[in-house]
Amino acid sequence: MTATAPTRPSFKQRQFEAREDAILDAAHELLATKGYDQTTVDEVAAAVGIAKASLYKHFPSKEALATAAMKRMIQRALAFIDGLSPSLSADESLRAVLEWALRLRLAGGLPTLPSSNSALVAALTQDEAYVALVTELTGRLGLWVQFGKALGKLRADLPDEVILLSFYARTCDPAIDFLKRGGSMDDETIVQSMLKLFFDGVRRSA
Amino acid sequence: MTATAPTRPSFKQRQFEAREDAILDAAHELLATKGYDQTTVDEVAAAVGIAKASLYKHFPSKEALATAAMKRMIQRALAFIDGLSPSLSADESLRAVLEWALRLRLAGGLPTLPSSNSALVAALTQDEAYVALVTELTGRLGLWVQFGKALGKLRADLPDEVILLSFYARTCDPAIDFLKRGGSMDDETIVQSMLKLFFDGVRRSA
DNA sequence: GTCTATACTAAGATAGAC
DNA sequence: GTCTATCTTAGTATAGAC
Repeated sequence: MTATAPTRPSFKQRQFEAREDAILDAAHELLATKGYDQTTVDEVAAAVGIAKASLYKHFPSKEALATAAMKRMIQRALAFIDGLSPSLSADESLRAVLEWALRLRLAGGLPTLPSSNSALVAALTQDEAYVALVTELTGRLGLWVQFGKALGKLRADLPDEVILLSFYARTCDPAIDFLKRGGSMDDETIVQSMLKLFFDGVRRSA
Repeated sequence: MTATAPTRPSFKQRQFEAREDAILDAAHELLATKGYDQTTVDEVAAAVGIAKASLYKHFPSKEALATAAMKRMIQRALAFIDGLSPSLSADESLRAVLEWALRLRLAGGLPTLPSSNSALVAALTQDEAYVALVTELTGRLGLWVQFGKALGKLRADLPDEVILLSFYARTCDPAIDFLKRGGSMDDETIVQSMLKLFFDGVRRSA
């Protein structure tokens, strides 16, 4: 090896990754705000401040870009879960994750996991890495659901599937956006209301 | 008046309206299945079995077509509400309407009230007739929410706004589609699960 | 690897004959 | 009022110079 041989990621390499991160940040925000269909590649490029063609050097297609952003999102969720105190009970853990997701969403930072009829869904389900991440996340949440039921904290008369899918659905509930847009409630009140709703429902317990 | 003067809607007139209804039916189904953005005017025309240009003689734009379908939908909801037994209590009425909407959705017959970031929303909120219908519907549901609270049937610590918007959101909950696609639950089980979820939450009452 | 300029395509909308 | 054929635009993607 010569003296000039770099032993670390080169300068250019780091710059490249920084740029890529900036692109993902912009895509992330636009996806969260406008959704996949309404977001154009031009907008993303403009938000980053680069030309569209440059963006395509980093990501081969709009679908690939969105998929990358979604993967990063799920990794963050997994990281948050890893950081949770192990002393929390199953239902407390679920609540903590939902609370985190709701806050993130209200801050404009959660690209809505796509509802079933978006063009993005097809691309995502074909991306093995994405599917693996979702499987990982669902596995962890699913364990909590099972534990929660076993400990008598969660209703046993609801299928695990229902609880899990509804958990996901609450993170992209359109009611949140309308409440925020209405402007009559602050973020904290919205979060607490949605948590109450998910865990206790609208009916007053006797 | 001559002997040939029609005293009723003419034949052609009735045929025209029948055609228009057929167009709305097709649009309705496609909107429910694929959503506004993913539905093309070509598809609607093909489903009816007419040329696209003919469709445009009936509706001046895709937005106008979708708006008309949505208005018809809300009118049906109002009609269903009118037909409800007055002896039902407020919370029972809310449950009945939600149950009706969920069944309709599972049968593929409920165009998802648009989540906040669809191109359709802008068009809808500018259509006075549509806004009036939504106001009417929200008014009736809102009364039930107030009564339900007053009678101690609904939780008083949730703002009316939250209950109402979540009610709407449950009719287009993506969890429903995923559960149906999963195939492991029949429609009736899905409906009952979603009702339980909305009214009682996931937490087991002590 | 970034840019400007352009090709390609899908989809909303219209023209004009009948 | 229905059709076939066409216009137009918006948006994904690429070519080619630097």
